[in-house]
Amino acid sequence: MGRGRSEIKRIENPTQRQSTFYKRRDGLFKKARELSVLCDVDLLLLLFSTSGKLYHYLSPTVPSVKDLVERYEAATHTKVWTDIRQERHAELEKAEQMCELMEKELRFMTVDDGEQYTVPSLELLEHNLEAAVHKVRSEKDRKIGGEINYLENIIRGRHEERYGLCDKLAHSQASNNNEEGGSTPPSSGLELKLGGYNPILMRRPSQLRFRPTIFSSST
Amino acid sequence: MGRGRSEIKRIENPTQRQSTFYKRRDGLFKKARELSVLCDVDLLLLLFSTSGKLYHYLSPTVPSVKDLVERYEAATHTKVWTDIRQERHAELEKAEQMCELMEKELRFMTVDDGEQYTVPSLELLEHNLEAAVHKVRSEKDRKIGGEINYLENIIRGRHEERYGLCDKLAHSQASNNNEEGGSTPPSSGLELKLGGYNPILMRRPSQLRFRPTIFSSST
DNA sequence: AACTATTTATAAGA
DNA sequence: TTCTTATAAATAGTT
Repeated sequence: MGRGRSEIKRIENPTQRQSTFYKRRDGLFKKARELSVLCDVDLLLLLFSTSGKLYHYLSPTVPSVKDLVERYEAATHTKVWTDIRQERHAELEKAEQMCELMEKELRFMTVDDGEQYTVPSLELLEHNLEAAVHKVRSEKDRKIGGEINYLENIIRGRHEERYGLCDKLAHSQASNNNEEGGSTPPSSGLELKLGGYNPILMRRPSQLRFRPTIFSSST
Repeated sequence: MGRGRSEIKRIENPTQRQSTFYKRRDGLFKKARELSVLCDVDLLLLLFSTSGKLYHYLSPTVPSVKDLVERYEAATHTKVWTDIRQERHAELEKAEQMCELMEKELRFMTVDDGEQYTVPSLELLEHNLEAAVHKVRSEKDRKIGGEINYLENIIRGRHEERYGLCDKLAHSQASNNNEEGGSTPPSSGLELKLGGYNPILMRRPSQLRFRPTIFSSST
């Protein structure tokens, strides 16, 4: 229409392009509106001009853009968001299941009164707990033993220090008369961490390493 | 255009509406294509006919529908999906954090070799485990006691049954001579579940009831 | 923006 | 659906 032109290709003259844009944009939106009303169809027209300005039209019969795009996804099986959402959902379900399982096991381990135990399960639990107690005791003994060794080493070190100093003194004789200088206690090594409730250090597991032992997932 | 009509309102005649739909749909898509090419704009035209059929056009300059819709969201600040996604993500994070915490506690409870214990933490653990063992033992005793009572009751019941039968026999005398009919053992009640490893029944907690006791969330 | 000469779209009919 | 055609609409070029 109009006087001339028929070729559809990008208009290089910016002024002309802008003018054409206005006219055709209005025409397009008018036609979109007319079609949606006349023929009762749901449509979305989304448009960004080169300058980044947004123009859009949505049929009055459609509740939202989201709605129509979801129908589009369903129709094309593109499922751009649906996929992501479902994936997330599955992840969450898995995590929650894991939580539940662990919670069960923890409740079991800590002998929750609300738990419904059977005699065999109680026997198993008793066995496990006893094994754990033994392990804890030996670990504790090992640790305490280690600390005693550490103490002993320090004491030995102090002795050597003292004797070394005596040797030095004997060898070098006089030069200066500092007899009590050697007994300065290097108390830096003596603060044993025996009573220091330092928070138990944990490495962050990138993947959960826990596998339920007493309860197993039935699914 | 065409011979007549100017009013834009829904066409009631289905045949006519369908015909008009075809023509105007083609026209609309043609115009959309022309505009996007001539004036170099990004546009999306999404259309569902009344019968649910999808027709769409996307400017060749736009990579995907998702892309354009995201730009639309950014422009309108609708952020429908972004919000949902972030919400889900937060949920997942929370669940995973919980899992981690519980996993730590479980590793602690089961005396994992990889765990880094301090002597005081070992003492606490030892104490807790011993308390648990005691609880388990008393619970087991209670359960076993209950089962013995159950057994005794059944035996008592059998006695009564037998004596009742003798009474009956003594009272009614003859009439028919079935002496061994009364001694049919009702073995139904005798299968004790003492050794039956029936899976421990759990109620499903809609909300996790676990609160970490040893490790506490530092965030 | 507004004005037209023209082209294009399309309503009605086949 | 598709074609034809009379006619209404859209719009290119111009002012």
